[in-house]
Amino acid sequence: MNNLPYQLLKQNIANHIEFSETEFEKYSRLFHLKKVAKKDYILRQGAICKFEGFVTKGCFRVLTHDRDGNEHVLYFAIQDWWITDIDSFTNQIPSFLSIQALEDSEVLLINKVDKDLSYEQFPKVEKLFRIMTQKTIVAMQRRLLRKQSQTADERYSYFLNQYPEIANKLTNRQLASYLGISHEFLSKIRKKLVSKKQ
Amino acid sequence: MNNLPYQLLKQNIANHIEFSETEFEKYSRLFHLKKVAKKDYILRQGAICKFEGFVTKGCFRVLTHDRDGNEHVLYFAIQDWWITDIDSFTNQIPSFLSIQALEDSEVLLINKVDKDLSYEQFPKVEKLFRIMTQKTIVAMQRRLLRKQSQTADERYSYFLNQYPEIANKLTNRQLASYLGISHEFLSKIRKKLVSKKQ
DNA sequence: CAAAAACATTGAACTAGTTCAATAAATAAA
DNA sequence: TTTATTTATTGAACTAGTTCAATGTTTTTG
Repeated sequence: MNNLPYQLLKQNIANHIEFSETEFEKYSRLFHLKKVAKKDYILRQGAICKFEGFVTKGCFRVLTHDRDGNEHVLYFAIQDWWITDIDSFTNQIPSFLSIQALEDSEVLLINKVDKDLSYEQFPKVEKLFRIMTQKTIVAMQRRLLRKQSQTADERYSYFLNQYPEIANKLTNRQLASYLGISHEFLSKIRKKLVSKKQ
Repeated sequence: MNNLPYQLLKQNIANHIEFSETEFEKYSRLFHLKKVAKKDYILRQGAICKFEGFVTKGCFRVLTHDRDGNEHVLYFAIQDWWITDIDSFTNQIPSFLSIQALEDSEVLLINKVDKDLSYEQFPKVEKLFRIMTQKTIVAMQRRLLRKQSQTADERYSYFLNQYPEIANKLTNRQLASYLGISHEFLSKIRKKLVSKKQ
């Protein structure tokens, strides 16, 4: 397990807790690498989410379809991000979210049985995910408040600054869907910003 | 510790994990009841958050001020809700959020030292807060997607249905600030909905 | 209880963002 | 390499939501 994907996972965990070599060795054996082709869905809304995933390559979008059939992107996940439908995975109920690869990608997956096992066998993993979910809440709180208080072009500029590596993998339509605006309007924002800079 | 506030805390915890009588007895001793007068702030943006709180009576709003000085409500908390600035409390850094009582209220508080102690002494508490933060994420993801996909009057109706006990404690201005719209527009939405129903 | 302060309502003028349709450009597929 | 498909851009007409100002109502405070 000394290859790149597992090294990335090890590094990601090390950002939150201290894990001995042996502990990580055992823990990481619960994850299996999966290659996902561009455009493939690894989760479809309504299905039961069978995995929690750690992205090691490529890019995914996590989205939902509303009653009118419109897509809304919740977030994008590149290397070093986690993907799952928490509610569906934890409670094994139909998912609210879909997850699709935007390019050829790779992800380390853990299934429900092994996930539950990991909490029993490694008390530190409980802390790890408590800390990670806390950080996620903080990020989402701020994003929600930005949605309340900022205009579309402020949110667009913020995204470009904050996530340049993600931004350059996306089409305008995908980004517009994340920002919560129409792709036509995003096009107009881009035009305005370009003309301002020159 | 057999009085109402602690009973509420016990019940709240029981919704997530199983705690023996003795364990709860010891754990709950880390919390202290505080009465908060209407309009008082128990946390001000920029200060370091000294507590995590469990509301046992009354109502709080958790909000932030943007650069223009406008207030934006992140959420309201009545009996059975938790309040803190997670980032500020966990990392003891200046807070992004303010927390204010909207009426005379009561809250059970735990400080940082005791909170850290609780994770060491009670492994189950780690699980408790991992589960609670996961549920919070699910709720916030859905709220964010509603903000992307629904109009103001859909979000208003949703809130009234979902949180009637909270709604009837709020002024229009407070609710408008949570919905992310002007209070004048909320007033117009209410007018429209009333006329539709009759 | 009176005065002050905060709140709700309404209309008019405005602006941010949508929708639709047309055209050009880029990507993917055969 | 040609064709089909998706994507980006732009303009025009529209709509959801804002801002400002005026008026009346409720709540708070001295």
